[in-house]
Amino acid sequence: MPTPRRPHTGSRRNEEARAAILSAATELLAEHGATGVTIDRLAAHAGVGRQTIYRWWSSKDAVLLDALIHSAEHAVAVPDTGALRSDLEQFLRATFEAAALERNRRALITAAVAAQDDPNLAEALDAFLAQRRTALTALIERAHARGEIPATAPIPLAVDQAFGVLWYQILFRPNALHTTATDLAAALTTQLRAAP
Amino acid sequence: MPTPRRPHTGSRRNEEARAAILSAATELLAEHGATGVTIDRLAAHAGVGRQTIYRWWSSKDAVLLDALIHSAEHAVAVPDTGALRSDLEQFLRATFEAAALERNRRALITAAVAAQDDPNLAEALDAFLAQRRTALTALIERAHARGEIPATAPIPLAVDQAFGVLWYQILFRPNALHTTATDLAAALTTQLRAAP
Amino acid sequence: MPTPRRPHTGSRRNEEARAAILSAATELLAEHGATGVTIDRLAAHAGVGRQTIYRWWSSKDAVLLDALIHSAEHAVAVPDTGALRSDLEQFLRATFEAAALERNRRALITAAVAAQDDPNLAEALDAFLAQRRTALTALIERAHARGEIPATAPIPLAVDQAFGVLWYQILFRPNALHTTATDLAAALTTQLRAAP
Amino acid sequence: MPTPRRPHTGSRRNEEARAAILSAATELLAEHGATGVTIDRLAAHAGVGRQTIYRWWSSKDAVLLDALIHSAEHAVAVPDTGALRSDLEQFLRATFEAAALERNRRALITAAVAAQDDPNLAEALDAFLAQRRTALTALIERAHARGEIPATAPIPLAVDQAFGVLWYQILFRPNALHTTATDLAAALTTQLRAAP
DNA sequence: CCCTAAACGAGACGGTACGTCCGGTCTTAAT
DNA sequence: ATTAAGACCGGACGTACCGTCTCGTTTAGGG
Repeated sequence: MPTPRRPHTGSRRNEEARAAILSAATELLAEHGATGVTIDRLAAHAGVGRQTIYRWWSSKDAVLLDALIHSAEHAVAVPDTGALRSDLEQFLRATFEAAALERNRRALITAAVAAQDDPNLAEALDAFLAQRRTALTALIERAHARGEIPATAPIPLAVDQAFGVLWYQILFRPNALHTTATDLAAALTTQLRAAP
Repeated sequence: MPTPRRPHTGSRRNEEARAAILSAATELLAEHGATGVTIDRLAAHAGVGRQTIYRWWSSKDAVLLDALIHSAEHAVAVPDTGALRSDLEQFLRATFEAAALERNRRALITAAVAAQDDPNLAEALDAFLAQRRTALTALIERAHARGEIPATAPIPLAVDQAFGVLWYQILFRPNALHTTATDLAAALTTQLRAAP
Repeated sequence: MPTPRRPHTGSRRNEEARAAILSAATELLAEHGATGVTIDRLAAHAGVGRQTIYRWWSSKDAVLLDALIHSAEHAVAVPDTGALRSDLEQFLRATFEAAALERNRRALITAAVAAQDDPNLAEALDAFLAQRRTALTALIERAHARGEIPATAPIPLAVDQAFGVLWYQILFRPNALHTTATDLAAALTTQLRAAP
Repeated sequence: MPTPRRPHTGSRRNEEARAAILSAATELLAEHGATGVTIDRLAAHAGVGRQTIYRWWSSKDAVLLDALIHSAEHAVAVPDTGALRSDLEQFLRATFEAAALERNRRALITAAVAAQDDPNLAEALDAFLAQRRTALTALIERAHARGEIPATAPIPLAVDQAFGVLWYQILFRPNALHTTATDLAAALTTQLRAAP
């Protein structure tokens, strides 16, 4: 569904074009997968000249990463139920559900791969991941503040385990994404509480 | 270091060429990253005609996956120290150390991505991953048999956690691969023992 | 040498900008050749906005043709020595010398090519060429009026020969432009006098 | 009329592809003019990959020049009637008629322009022009050998005049190409015979 | 001992996508 | 109303790879 023409805004960046590009990126990614998104298709679908993409992003992958980050911005809220296990469960369910959406899953993989070769993208992706890590860390630290888990509990490692299972399943077991969150919340709660 | 010429073996497959291709794949992957491995470079580096690659593999990614699997063949032995924690620690240390090698890390990532789009590769990679999962599962189940952990311990999930952390760090924190195994072994031991 | 900034003249056309554009066109043409003149460079070199060029000319080629015509305005005077051969020699020497200047040569070629595809430019260039033809024709006709050449002398064809040699050498033998005029004057004089 | 598929000839150059490209170049030039020939169209029209063009020619202009030269190879024969004037007339008529064909005219102009910026093309075009000049020079020198014209006759200049008129009319008076040759032959004959 | 069939190195081929460059249009904010 | 600035759409360019095809050569192994 190629976007219709829009007026452009003179010597200032055209925000409509920007939005059209990002949303075209998301749509094409969902529709054709990472391989199927080409700059030409992206430009045509957004109703935009190719140069307009390169003027603001350094590569196709940069657009896709940007699209991912913007789409995930309003994604997962940090719950506060007063108990670690239910907090964890809500957070992880929302996270795993979001990742289970095919377009998100593809965008995440694409971004992860792109970041391997491009330091700028690596930095941007790192910021994105750090934000998610920070959220989960804060959630667990509240449990610590409540005295629910001992001071020795290895919180950063638990965070790695949570996101590790997430990415492992994103990559290799997408169908499991719908069912893992609850068990994982339980297991991590057990682990943190039982820290020596 | 382009491979020197070799005689070919008439109407039978030339095993030297096969080996040269696989080792060229590994070298190029370590040297230039996934993006930098092209069929042309691969063929030139192995001192091989391009068609010789396509005669035996279906695509570039298939070669890389094959190279990965062969390089991992002599991989991690399953230890048996009589205690879950030390078994886990040895297994994970060996695993994480192997993944920390740049050439392995890149090969793993490349294979994981390639498997997203190609069912044949997905199957081959799955077999590879399943082998590792089976090894770790067996290790943990011995602890169960010894009565070291309760029957309710979620073994498959613990396996996911272990390999999840591994892949998460492969993708996003390669420098952490050297330091995580011990802590992870401890955390998982705690978790499994404390299962309700 | 980018033109320094100048104040603009409000709602009246800025003649300084016009002059800056034409002279930038000439300079860039001399410096980089026809291919090297782009609207961007032209505007930057003249210290002018791009639209200012398009407001007053229909295309890049129109600017270049305009520049050519203006630079040729003070061109070759028609001599009157009383003898065909010396008149011809003076006229042709001045003409060939002017064409031998690299900036003029390139401007002429550029204009000739541009006129192939654009009727408006063709018309403008035709007017320019016709002026030169008229001058030379008048020069020869004076010789006819003096009885120096017979009535049967093919004057228009001689004019074609003179400008033909000029353009042939502009295109293919620029180094010859400095040496041909005298001999050509002699040859044409011979030819015209000997007409049956 | 895109050329149908053809087998290609392995690791040796495919002559059919070469011929298809050259003939597509000629056709497109005649049909769309120099501006309308793009590498994409050329490749599509010849049923050829784009790289196949770049493998053998350095640029679009090089293809067009090559096409021109090949099409002109069998063009104008050198007549030998035993008299300068009729020899000249036949040669020039054939030459001017060939140039009057729109596709040849456009090819010649395109080649002339391309040669301005590319030394390799300039060399190739020079060789082409030199061949034509040599033919005409030989024709005139036969008249000298027969004693038909004096030793002082400026033969190279006469050759310049002939081709000068040709190119002048190619550029600016294409309609005159059909009518000039006879008069030009007469004028040059007069001029050469009357040399002092 | 020769003859055939397969595998080999080489590299041209048809294609697809890339990222750059430029032409000509449009809008803004300043003069 | 004109200017400098510069973003915009469109589209050609030349490069890099992919996977296929063909060539001429080499070798093993069956007749």
